[in-house]
Amino acid sequence: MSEREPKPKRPPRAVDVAAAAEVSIATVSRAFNSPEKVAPAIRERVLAAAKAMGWMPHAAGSALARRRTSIVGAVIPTLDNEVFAAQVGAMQTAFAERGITLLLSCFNYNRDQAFDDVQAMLARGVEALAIVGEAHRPDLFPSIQARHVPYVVTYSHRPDSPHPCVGFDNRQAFRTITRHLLDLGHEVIGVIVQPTAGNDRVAARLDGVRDALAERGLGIRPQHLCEGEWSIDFGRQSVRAILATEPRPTAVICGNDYLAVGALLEARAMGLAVPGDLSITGFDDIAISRQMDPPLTTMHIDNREIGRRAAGYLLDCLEGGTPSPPPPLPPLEPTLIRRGSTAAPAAGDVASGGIAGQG
Amino acid sequence: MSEREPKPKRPPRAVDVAAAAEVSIATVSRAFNSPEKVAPAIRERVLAAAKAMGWMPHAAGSALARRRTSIVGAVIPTLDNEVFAAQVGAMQTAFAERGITLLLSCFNYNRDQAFDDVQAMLARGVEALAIVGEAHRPDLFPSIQARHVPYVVTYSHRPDSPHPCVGFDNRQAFRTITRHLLDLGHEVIGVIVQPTAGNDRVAARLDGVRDALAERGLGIRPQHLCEGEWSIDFGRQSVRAILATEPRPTAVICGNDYLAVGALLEARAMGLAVPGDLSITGFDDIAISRQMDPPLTTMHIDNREIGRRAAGYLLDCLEGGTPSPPPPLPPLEPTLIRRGSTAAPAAGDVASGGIAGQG
DNA sequence: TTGTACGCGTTATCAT
DNA sequence: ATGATAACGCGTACAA
Repeated sequence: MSEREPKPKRPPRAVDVAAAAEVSIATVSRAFNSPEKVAPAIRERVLAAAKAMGWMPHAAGSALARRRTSIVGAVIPTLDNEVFAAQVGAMQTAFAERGITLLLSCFNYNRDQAFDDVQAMLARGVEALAIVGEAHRPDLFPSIQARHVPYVVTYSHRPDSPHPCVGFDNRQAFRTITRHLLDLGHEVIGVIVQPTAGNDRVAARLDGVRDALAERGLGIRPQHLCEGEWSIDFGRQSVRAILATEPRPTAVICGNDYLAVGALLEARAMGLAVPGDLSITGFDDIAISRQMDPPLTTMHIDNREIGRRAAGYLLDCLEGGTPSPPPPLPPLEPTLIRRGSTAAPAAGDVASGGIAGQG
Repeated sequence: MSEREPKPKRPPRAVDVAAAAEVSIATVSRAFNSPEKVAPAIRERVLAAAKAMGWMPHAAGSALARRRTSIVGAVIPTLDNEVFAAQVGAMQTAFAERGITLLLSCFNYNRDQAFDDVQAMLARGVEALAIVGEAHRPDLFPSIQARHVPYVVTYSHRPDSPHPCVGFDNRQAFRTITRHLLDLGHEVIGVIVQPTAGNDRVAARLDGVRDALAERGLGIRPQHLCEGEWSIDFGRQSVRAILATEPRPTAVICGNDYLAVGALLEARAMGLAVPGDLSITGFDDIAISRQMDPPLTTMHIDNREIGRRAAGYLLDCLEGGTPSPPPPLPPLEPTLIRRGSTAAPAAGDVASGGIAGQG
């Protein structure tokens, strides 16, 4: 056996660097965390030694001593929706700039999963949490508050929410888009939405549609409402179902762009003209929407901005220290993007739909 | 001042639970980590006390004592591409089942970013790493190996790669899809790809196209090759540019489905028939591809399976212990999905393209 | 079965 | 400016 290191298996520790640089372990720590407090010559020596043996402070020990983990968590339904992927991407970027690591949970619209994931995150010592939506298990937010962990609810912004939230008013947004169709002259309108159960955003959207319809004395007929998974395929089958009913809608409002893309594709496949025979609206303004033929009328949501604001708010909480009460967050303003998929209904259709009122 | 707890700010620790349950701190730990080693009655008492004060083992302390962090890292280019989002989602699920937390890095096709992210992950004590692609900074993999951290390269599978990888042979896959077009009778073929710089997968794909063309004595003419960001818009502008050249291609091969979707939409917008006037192929089989009109011929990649396999491999490394050399990983087989966007070229077009050979 | 005591790797306080 | 040393919160030999 030669003299060379028998098993360098174990990663180097601060003491090893200290020995190599012939300084104390405290100096090693300082050289990394407050370089200005150590003499340049020594600092160089330490840094060189560290680089030579590939040492870097181990986060676990560091977190313990510092009492800061520099970890925050993001809790979203799924990465399969471009909307949440964009939010997470923006948050990650914002946090990375401050040396904070983002922990991700995809709960797949399952409340228990979301709860468990949050507990795991708390155990990991997350210093803050961003959570999509507020329709969660009743014990979720209390479990976070009990630990005094700051949090935000994203993608939603009820005026009277008990939680700090960064997002927009889903209900108001759907009032806007519904009025757009009403102003064009539509009176019989179909609606395709995601499951409302356990999804506060979708419920709010549906309420918004009802609000706007009620203003004109109209309502949603049961046969004109389809509720199911947000997928292009569900959009397709739903529009087919809705168009088979009487009175036949001249427009369809979709709960998001995936559904609307499906509705648009299927309507065209059925030989219908869009918007001539049927107007279609979406929500979110995902990448594909403006590429469709005709391009989709939808509400644009700046999801990267939501991510940035959520991160900014949480960073304020962390850096502002405990005393300062978090500043209030203004809602984002979704903007109606009028594109080719909506227009006035054909004359005959309007007449036949004149008695669309339902309640 | 009443007698109630002055400042319960600090989260409870194991000692607090121990005191409440009137046991030692060791028993608290055991009650959570090896329940069978503690008497049922005591166990209940401990668990109850813990639940009452909302205690759970703090990961940092636990990691330090155990010398295991139960964290692994995933390094991908971006979440904006459905392909990587699916991989990450699958990995996260697989790891979560084993109580392992997934740390995510999106390096945005920036090698330095990838390197820095990996260093940060190593500092966090990741026990394993999954990394998309192998075209990284030359010091990336050595820095991982130096720490004896097991890793896999995903989304790629060169037969002679020095790294364990889970993916498919990009070159072979593009040979297949190119031959598909050649067999249909196409001889003048345009190519639209992502940037090859710093992206081994794309370079391999381009090589695959060249391989298949060369088999028939053909090549890619410079004016028929567009390289740029993978986006629907770049697909659109590229197909327009390519179709303005002579000889005019009868088919276009795209480096991924986003580009192909753009090419398809633009070709139709230009009034061309697809596949009548132009055949188009994609790659990945993203969700929108089969929805297009005509649906896109593409190669199907099971990205969730890639994620699962990568996770499975890394779990084997972790649980198998140090001695066992990791088992070899077979490549996945992408499958050609023939849909409506490809067909034989029109007779006239074939004739005019007879001299497509270039070298 | 339960308790004692030490170690995990780093940071921070306090001398020097 | 630098060094010694006590936390930080938990797991686990080892002893009882």
